[in-house]
Amino acid sequence: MEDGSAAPPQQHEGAAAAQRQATLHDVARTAGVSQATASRVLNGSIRNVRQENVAQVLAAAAELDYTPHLSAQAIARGTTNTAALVVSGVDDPYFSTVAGGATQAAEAAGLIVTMAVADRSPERELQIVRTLRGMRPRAIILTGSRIDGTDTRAALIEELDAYRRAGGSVVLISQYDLPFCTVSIDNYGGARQLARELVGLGYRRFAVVRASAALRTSRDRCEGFVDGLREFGIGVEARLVVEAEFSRRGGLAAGRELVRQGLGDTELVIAANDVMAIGVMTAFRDAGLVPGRDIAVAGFGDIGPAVDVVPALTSVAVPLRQVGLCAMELALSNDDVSRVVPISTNVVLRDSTPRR
Amino acid sequence: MEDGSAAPPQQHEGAAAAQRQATLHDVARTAGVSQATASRVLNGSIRNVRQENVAQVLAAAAELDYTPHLSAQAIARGTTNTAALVVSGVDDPYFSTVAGGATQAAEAAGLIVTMAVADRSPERELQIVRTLRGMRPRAIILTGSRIDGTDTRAALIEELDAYRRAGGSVVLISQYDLPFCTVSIDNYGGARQLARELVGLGYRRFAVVRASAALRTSRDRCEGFVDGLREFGIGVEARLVVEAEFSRRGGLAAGRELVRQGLGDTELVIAANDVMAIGVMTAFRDAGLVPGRDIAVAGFGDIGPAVDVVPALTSVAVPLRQVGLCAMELALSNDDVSRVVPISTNVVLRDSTPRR
DNA sequence: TTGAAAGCGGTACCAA
DNA sequence: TTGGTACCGCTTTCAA
Repeated sequence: MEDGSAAPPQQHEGAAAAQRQATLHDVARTAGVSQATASRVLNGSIRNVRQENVAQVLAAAAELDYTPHLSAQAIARGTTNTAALVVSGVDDPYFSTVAGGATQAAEAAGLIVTMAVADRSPERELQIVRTLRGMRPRAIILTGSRIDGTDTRAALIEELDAYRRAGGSVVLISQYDLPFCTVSIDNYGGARQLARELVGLGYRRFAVVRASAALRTSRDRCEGFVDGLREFGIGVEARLVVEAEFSRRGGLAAGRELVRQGLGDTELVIAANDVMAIGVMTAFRDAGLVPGRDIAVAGFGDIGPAVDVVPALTSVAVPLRQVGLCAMELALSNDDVSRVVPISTNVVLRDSTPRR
Repeated sequence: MEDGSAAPPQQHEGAAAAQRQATLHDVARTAGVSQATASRVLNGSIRNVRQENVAQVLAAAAELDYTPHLSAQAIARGTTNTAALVVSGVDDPYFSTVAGGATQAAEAAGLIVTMAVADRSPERELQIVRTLRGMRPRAIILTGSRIDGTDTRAALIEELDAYRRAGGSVVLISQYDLPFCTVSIDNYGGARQLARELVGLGYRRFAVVRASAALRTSRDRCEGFVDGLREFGIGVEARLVVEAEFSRRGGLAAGRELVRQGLGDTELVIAANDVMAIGVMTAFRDAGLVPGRDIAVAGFGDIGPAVDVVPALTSVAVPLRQVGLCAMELALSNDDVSRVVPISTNVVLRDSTPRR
């Protein structure tokens, strides 16, 4: 058909012909200046460039829809504008509130946040940290309960430590048993205080809904609560301690389990977190028990929805958003000291635990 | 241990002596192979490398705690492993659920998610897209209601379009009025159907709590609802249409406002989303009204907490998590067609709207 | 004030 | 199977 001319492959014009992003080089050429000058204009030092060229470069950049390639900048500058956040799950209001705070602080510092979800799997968490490290973020923030007894623990510490040695900063939220900067929520103390106040309201017979003992957060809260009761010589029957998933679903299941096996003369059920407590209340209601009247319920965390349920849930307030903010700020203010910032908690009594 | 090469400058051990990350070059040198070979081993083509060298490189990488520099890879490969997600707010269960789905899909595809919060500000949203574009993500997903009548609209379209021209894929969630791939939630139809079913339950006199008319999502829902009522010849008094923030707080305020001005013989209050509805219920309760008995309430979205409030909230279910999943999958499957994926909604009647 | 050029950490083609 | 080498897009001396 064709004569032997080596026709260049025609582009499919009009189709989604990915027409590569404009580069700094393109801008410079269009503006008729050197790449160095273009770089100067499009970034910090506008001062050392002639007015005329500034305008020229800006115009070219606008015309070509230029966006600096952050990866290229990162590699050239040796530093990124990224902060990484690892959460256990986004759906949980606990984490999403913390994430909100952290994100706000990061954006205030001009950083982009990359977020990953570990789904309470230590293996996944380790893998995530490994990947995230590749982005060379300025900080890595880990939130969610440390899970004890897993052999990934050492690997995680090693990974985080290597990251820190390379200049990154690590901040943990609520996991004060690892050798890193930690925003430490006083789960134990809060739960203990909660126990005291509930006893003060007249409660004597308790049931406990908790997550796996491997979950540090849950364990601390339970221990605090039990120790608080012990101050008054009150114990909790083993059969009234139910273990379930650390989620609303888990609370629901635990509530049903309690109903099934019979609550006896139990007066109050304490759950290891608010979503569990809410699940418990729903289970009770389904069984014809009216929470707050027939049986009291309390949680931990004081997430937003705690006040929307009926009766409003007694809980231990944790300044979640501030925790996130604080963690990010701590991470960004690189004082090398690996300190622990204690966050105190605060019992909030509501209608789910009326005075008896 | 090491060969006695010229003694490297002693590090301040113990102090935060940022000792730069190991590079591929370091690994190659330690393993005694070329950088090219090290690259081959540490990435795809292990096959074309001698067993012995593979081991050597792997060992060196482990010893040096090597992590590939993602930015460098991105720049060399010309493509990243990143997907970007823009939400209106993380604290809202609506968005965090969508974000959960999107994150899951992204991670399943081996991508890292970077998330930014626009806080319902169109200016902020535009700025975010501009920044995010610099990361050269494979996809940008925008979720949250489009806000009409802002002059940033054109700029946003231009920005997204430039991104797409450069090969990126854009997916919008619930904003079907922009010329991009959209996962379109049937807000209008769902609300209309809700109206029909509520009329079917015997309700005739309604109040509406809505967000600003500029918020597309809120507007569509209200229009659907009003049109649904009109089918039965039912109207809504203008004074019973209250506008407030698109949040729980807004709902609370609106509820108080309704109580203040008097509900008259209103039988049911419909809110533009669930968190508003929940706020409204709380306001009513505070005023001594029992939701579900004295006055019915319905929302939209069917977020998780909708079933935890008392009475459980009648709502229109949107498969939020799936919406997020779907959006990300759509974005990643780069068929160039800019299509609209309709997501149907589903009325869920609960105790907050008992049959009259 | 400007531009040339040497990296930054990798990838991938090409010849050996 | 290997190593040499030319980039990738940008920053930043260094001289002019």
